Amino acid sequence: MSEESKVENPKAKLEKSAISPRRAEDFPEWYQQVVRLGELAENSDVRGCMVIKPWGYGLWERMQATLDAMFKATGHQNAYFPLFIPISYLEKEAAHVAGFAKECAVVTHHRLEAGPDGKLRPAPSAELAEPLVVRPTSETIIGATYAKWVQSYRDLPILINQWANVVRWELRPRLFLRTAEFLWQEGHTAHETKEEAVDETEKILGIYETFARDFLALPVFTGEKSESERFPGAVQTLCIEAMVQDRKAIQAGTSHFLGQNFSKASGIKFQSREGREEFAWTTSWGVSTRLIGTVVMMHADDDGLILPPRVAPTQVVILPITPKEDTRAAVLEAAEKLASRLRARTFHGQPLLVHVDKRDLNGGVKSWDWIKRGCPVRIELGPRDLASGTVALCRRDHGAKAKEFVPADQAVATVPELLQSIQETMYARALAFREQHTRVIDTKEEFYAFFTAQNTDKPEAHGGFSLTHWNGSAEVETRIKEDLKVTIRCIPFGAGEAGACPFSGQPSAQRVIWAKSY
RNA sequence: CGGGGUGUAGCUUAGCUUGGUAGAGCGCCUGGUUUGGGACCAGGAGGUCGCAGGUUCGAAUCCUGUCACCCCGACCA
Repeated sequence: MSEESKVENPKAKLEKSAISPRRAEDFPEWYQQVVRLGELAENSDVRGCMVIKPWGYGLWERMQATLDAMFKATGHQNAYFPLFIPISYLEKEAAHVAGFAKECAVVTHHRLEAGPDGKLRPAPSAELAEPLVVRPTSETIIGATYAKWVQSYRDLPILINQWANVVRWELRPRLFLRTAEFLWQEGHTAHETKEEAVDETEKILGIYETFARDFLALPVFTGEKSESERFPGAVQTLCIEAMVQDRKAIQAGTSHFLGQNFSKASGIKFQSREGREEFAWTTSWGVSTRLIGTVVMMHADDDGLILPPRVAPTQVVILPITPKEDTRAAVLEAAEKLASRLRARTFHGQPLLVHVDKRDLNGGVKSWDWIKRGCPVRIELGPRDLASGTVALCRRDHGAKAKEFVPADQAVATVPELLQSIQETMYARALAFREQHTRVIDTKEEFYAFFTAQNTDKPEAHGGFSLTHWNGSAEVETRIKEDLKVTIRCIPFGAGEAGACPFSGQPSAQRVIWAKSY
């Protein structure tokens, strides 16, 4: 090989990674490969709709269980509302229709029949008098229901959540980040007073922030959306916003104060303590399977997923090494015994989730499989360990080949601490990354330079979050969006230091967070 | 909806310009040797070349139509 070709191919010197391309080479393609090879999900035959595989669904179930407990601890109950919404319901709130009309799936018939060409078609005689929309969100159908439930201030508050699927006919689908159908939870509450509803909106945002930080190891900014980014029909949209590894922002959860917009549209009114007829104050809030995409883009590396221990479907996988037939039974038995001992231990008050992988596969293949799936801790147990009373411990947040031999008793004793350490390391890494790529910027020139790639043909990773003053006008937002594809991700709470907007020269109440976003 | 592109085995694809009845890699199955870091050897299964029509003795290949998907734009709580 010539010197020249060595220089041309610097990758040859790097150790092989499980995911190709690497993050630095092609981030979007890397993301797709991580999701696929990590067994989270795959594209289905239905355009824009994904199949969530057991490992991915297991992750979602763990997230659900945690959030569900948090909602219930704050007085909410689950219920379930229809998948279909009469078109006339959507029309009741003008801004809401405008926001969702372009991405609705519509049901127009209720029967199929064979057409002239022998193929099934909707029966012309079975056309619905009023078309039904597959819910893109449920404010209107739930509002119509609440209108029936509420007559007196004594009927309030209503604090309900539903776990459901929704459909938004996206033109550019991407696994977990933007799919035509996705799973989520949507909370819908109705209150007697504005203050109560605002408190609720903020309380839920607090839950989302806590969940993101403590369970998903995601540092998030919290704040309010500008008017142009607001939920259609909301008075105020609060959000948690994360920065993932390509330095773009992703909205990870939203909580909306809807004022009386939807209660007026749906007729949620009640007789007050003073005997007056009043409209309820409502909120809605949600997080979706997009959180899974966020976790992937935040934490995964060039060897695949790294799942936060607190939501991993399996926290510890035991890999029996069985090179010889005569020791095989003994190794498997020891592995099961070790699993039982570990399952008797707890992590944050819950039994450890331990799996013994007995599949008849080559040891290396099996190891890499769990690396790509992001299982936090791998324990190898082989014949040599039986003799020495040890096991080999590997933690996913360290290098793929890093391995530590420790006494089995010690492993059983320390795995919970190890999981906690991984959880904390993941958060610290994510936070350091965000801080490294968040800048306070006060001039237009620096702002434009920050968000412009040096190489326009193949843009390098650039930009991040910019904390920059803003005069509050939509015109400035529009111009910057057109120039740079950069938008205001949120107006952070409490940061009230006044200054000057570098784009207009006008006064600004505070800095806001700007970034490119998903 | 505008511009461009692609449809061949489960996946990635060669072959198409110049028509002669389909080849590879990965994956899968079987047997053997292996197994403490993505194994190797041998054998095997799997494709009416998106669909419909046309030209032709003969079409994956040429022509027409159609459907689907992908990319860029527009759109996107």
